[in-house]
Amino acid sequence: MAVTLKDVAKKAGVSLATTSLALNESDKVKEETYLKVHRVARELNYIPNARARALVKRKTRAVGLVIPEVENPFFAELSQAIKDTLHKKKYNVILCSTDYKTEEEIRYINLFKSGMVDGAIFACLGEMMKGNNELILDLARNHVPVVYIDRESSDNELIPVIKSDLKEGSYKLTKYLIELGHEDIGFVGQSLERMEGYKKAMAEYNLPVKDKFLFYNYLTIEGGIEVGTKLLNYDRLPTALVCLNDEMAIGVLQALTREGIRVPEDISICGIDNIKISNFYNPPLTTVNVPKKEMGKKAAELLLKLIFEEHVDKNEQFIIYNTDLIIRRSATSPRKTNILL
Amino acid sequence: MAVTLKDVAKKAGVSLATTSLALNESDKVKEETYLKVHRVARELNYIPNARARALVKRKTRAVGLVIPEVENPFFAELSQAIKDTLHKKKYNVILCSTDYKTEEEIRYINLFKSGMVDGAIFACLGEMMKGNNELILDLARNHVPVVYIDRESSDNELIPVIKSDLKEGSYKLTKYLIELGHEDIGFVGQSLERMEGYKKAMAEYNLPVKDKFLFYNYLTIEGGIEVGTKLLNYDRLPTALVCLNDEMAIGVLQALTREGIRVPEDISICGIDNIKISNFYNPPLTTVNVPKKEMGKKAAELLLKLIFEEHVDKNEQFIIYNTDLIIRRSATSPRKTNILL
DNA sequence: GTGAAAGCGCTAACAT
DNA sequence: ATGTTAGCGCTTTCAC
Repeated sequence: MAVTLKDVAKKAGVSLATTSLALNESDKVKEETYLKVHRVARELNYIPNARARALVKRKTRAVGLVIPEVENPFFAELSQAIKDTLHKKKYNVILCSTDYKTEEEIRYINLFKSGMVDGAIFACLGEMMKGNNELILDLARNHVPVVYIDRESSDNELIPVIKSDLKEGSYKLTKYLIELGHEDIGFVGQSLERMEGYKKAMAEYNLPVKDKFLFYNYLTIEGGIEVGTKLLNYDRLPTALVCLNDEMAIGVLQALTREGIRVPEDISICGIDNIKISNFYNPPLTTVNVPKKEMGKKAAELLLKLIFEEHVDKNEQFIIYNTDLIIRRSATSPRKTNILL
Repeated sequence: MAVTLKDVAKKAGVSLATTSLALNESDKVKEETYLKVHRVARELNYIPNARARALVKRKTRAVGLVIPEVENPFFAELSQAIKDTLHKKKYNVILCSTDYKTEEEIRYINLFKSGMVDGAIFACLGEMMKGNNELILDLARNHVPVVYIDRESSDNELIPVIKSDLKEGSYKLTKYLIELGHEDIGFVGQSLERMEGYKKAMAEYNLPVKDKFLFYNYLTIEGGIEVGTKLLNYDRLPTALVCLNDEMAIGVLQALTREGIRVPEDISICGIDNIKISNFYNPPLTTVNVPKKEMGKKAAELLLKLIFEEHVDKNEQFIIYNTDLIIRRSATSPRKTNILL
């Protein structure tokens, strides 16, 4: 059905090879031939077969993007930036969301090993996927280049890492709350790095980290709601909460608000990530900005470099992006007394 | 570098063909050979080359998904459902976001014509991409199967359509507002279909559609903010607003709220789509549910059917999904008097 | 400059 | 049951 190189060659009255050369802008075809081939190709509506080309060139012009889920706004924004950058170099992205399942990630790793893509970006959340790192190392060593986003690599030469400084981010955020006068500050969510920043700030001001104000729920709005619901059974709330991400913050806030607790008047609630909606929420969320666009762009650029030049500069093997405190309205100075339920 | 079929064949001491058959679970290989080949393949860590296989099978096991943008939660959710369904059949999705640009869509159409995918789903918003419909018809006729979501097809046999009944949805929503007592109801956003439903309800109750309460801004939160900002200059606000989608509703709501106007006490604001955040917003948004998961699943199933069986049943060539009014808290009975600014 | 031919890695007739 | 062979549609030496 589809028209092939052969058809063009025949109609143009030249050989397959010449046709291919002409169409690939080689300089060693006579102008006349070049023009004829191109004219015929246009007439015939010739479109080169990507599958055949992929086989011989050993390149598919696609890269795999592994993220937990697209529905998570953080990763949606990251994906967009990666896609934009890749697209400029005529690369396409195969969307690989794991739904937080390691087996899914393994499946994608094998897909990549099959030569379905020319490279892969693994963007992660926390340490959940650690178990696959060896497999990915093998992928990077023997098959296609890989770049990590917010994930740890044991070999940065093989797998460059793009990170955001979330420890510093949650540290700044917690410090901000403390300086606002808060002492009973809780932490919501499961993330070593973000919790470290929180603990660092607490320690710095000799404030106790209370186990009952530490929550390890799932990182979604629903997870946040669960935390809020638990909190509702306490007889004393913390005066402020640092949440792993903005979605958890929204969840906690919702659960509490529904019962008449006011934010920030009764309790301050902060997120991390600065997803778009956090700026348009009621109240607008105080949070920590992570430069998603820049990180996605850089990750894509590094991967492209790896694909075409097979290496990246030493100083690009590990890039850490600053995170900034975004002060909005969901946190304020604490009430004189903790709220009693 | 990578181990090929040939390597496995050599080491197993059988021919290429037999190796291929064994690995492809053919029943015409002796058990013994089957086992040997599989053992060797495992030992060698053999992974079939997807590019070579794609060339000979004329199938890439990938489908293209064309959407405006992943950052739009509606499409993120749709994408997730499509990906889930496709993934079960070992199909991968190539994410193609157009950023609302027709040229981008054309680029993807050509990509698909090159045989990069086995089929494509085009999910749209409104009528913006109409101009490419002929090109897509050609794609479907001469290259790979296509399924539309919320887009019009001139030939439903060639291109099946999955739709949500948005006219009915906005009709129900507007009617609900009218029955709550509203008369000055505005419409926000550019969508023929959704506006039709609104107008139908207004006409049914002999209520005038006032031009000054019709807004044609861009369908994002920012677009909504612009509308809200315009509204702030009016000396009389409408008592209720039907917005094209939840994001616009959030935008309008934000712009108004910032100036002290209360929702729903001073003005009722409703969205359409029922994206996740609308249920967790303050106030929770009254909106119209669109069954995104079901639609995505069905679109993927139809495409798969088209890919493997080359046709779908007549009654599946056009499927329209019901939309339901979701009553939450952003709309209530109007004040006695319009609010004066 | 152009063409013939080999080959990318695999599958699928067709023989044996 | 297994091997031989001919492609899939393209790129790329290497002769001419």
